[in-house]
Amino acid sequence: MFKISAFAKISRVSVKTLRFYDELGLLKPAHVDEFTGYRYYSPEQLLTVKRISAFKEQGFTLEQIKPLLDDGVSPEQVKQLVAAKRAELERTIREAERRLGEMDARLARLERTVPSADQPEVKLQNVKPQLVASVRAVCPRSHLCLLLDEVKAYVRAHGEDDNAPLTVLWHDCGGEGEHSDVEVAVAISKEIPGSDRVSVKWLPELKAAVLVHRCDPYVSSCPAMDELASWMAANGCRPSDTEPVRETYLTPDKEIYGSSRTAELIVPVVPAVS
Amino acid sequence: MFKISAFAKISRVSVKTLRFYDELGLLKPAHVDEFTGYRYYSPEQLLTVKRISAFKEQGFTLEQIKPLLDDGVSPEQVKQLVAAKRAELERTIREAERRLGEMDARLARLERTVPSADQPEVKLQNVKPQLVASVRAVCPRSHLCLLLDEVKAYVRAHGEDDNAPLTVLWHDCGGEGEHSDVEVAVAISKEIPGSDRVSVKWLPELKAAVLVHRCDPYVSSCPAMDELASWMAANGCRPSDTEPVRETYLTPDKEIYGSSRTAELIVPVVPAVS
DNA sequence: GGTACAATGACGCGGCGTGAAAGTAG
DNA sequence: GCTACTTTCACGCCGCGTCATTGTAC
Repeated sequence: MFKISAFAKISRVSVKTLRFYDELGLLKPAHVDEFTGYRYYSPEQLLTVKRISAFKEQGFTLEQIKPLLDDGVSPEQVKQLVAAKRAELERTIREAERRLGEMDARLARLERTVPSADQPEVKLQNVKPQLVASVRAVCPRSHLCLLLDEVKAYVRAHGEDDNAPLTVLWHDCGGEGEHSDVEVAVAISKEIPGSDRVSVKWLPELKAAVLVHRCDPYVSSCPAMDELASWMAANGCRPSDTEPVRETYLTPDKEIYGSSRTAELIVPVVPAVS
Repeated sequence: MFKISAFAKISRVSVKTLRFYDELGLLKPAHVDEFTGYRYYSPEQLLTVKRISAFKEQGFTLEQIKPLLDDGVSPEQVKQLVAAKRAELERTIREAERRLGEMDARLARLERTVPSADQPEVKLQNVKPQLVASVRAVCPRSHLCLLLDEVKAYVRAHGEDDNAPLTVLWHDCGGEGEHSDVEVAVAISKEIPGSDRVSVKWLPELKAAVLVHRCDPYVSSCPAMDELASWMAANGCRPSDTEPVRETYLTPDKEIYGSSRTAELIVPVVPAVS
């Protein structure tokens, strides 16, 4: 029989941990002195400690380990549980490798752009489908606000909140001074009737590279686009051909006519073909 | 300006998290109503949230992120820190892959041995150097206890604890009924003089496959050896040619003369040559 | 005046580490 | 009586989640 610190030494587990396991009922000492409360461990208990440590390293929580120490547990069950943990660990590793790739991309971008003061953070995420009312038109960028007013008035007339998020879909950006094919959409909470000008529909769910930036929508070129391009190159994807780029304005109505506002740029992506 | 839940939605961060960041001083709302305490966030703060989330995903703690949000921080510093985190993540991945390999080995062993009731846990670990007093002899296994008594008497005579861990080094196991070349060693706390029979020396540090088992040292074959062999095959290493197998007995003196006791088997290993 | 949202505050989680204060072995 | 142990108890950590209670916007 060993006193706790001797047992801790040979089992390579700390005294605190042994006391904690006792408290949890995971590993009760073979004998506890009635008067002093001293814990005494038997050599065989070393086998149990080793089993606990092994399970722990394989990703089991102490609560999960507890039933596994019973004699009644079949090797089949253990095998299944270990296999499940294995799969979990493998997923974790994939995740970590993905993040490693993202960090490499970030380091590469930090390397390239010298100023880097306000590099936006790009993230790949799933964008949920959204019910919207929208108007689409081919017009100069300066007319954007008119479309915007139109669709906002329309949803307000149908009892919807006209301060809801406002999204521009760039079907075709057009060059400097040219017309663009744009669609202005306002999120709505339930189906309302459409009209010849206004269509009510669901924006489809999609995977997109998302970034937040400050930009002037009346100007066609945006530095964020360069960032995005290099990000996509590093992360193995390219812009979708079928889905338009979306831009959601985060600044409320009154402030929207300034020259620069904060918007979320949502670029639908598909895996790059090599 | 957004109220907290609106800001939570667009930033994809929970309300609780935002309040927590406020408390930490990581992200104070742009404005707090003096009377109600309501938090209001500006669109620009979305950039900060995104930066926080990005750093977090890269493995920074919130405390580490705090200084990174200041304007004064140079991109050089950020680059270095991210690179350090990258290295850390890579180490973590290597670790996880190693554990994955161990789990595979364990699953394979669970597959092979049908009963598996008391499969010992094998672990690769670093064994520290240890000062010992030892006697070495070529003799039948049944004489082990005599060597043991001799070396224990010797260390006791030099004022050392004779209940210290007891290790047998198997220089040559010998077959059934043959003599073995064994060395019996007792750990001591400081240098003591040697004699013609007893040598005082350091057992070298080594990497070893370690397992705890119950075994009778007077019998040469032990089922644990089979386990060990398959474990080593699965984990890409083989027994060392130069260092003897060690066996440390965990049962105190009086109980040691029973037929079966608990011992730690330490098999020095080297990387397998393929 | 109802409903959805806001606030603060306390506690929980996992797996122990880190003391503090008091008793015990030898 | 000294020293090295042992005990219990209480709090800390990280990044929030989960109530409970009370107040506010519309």
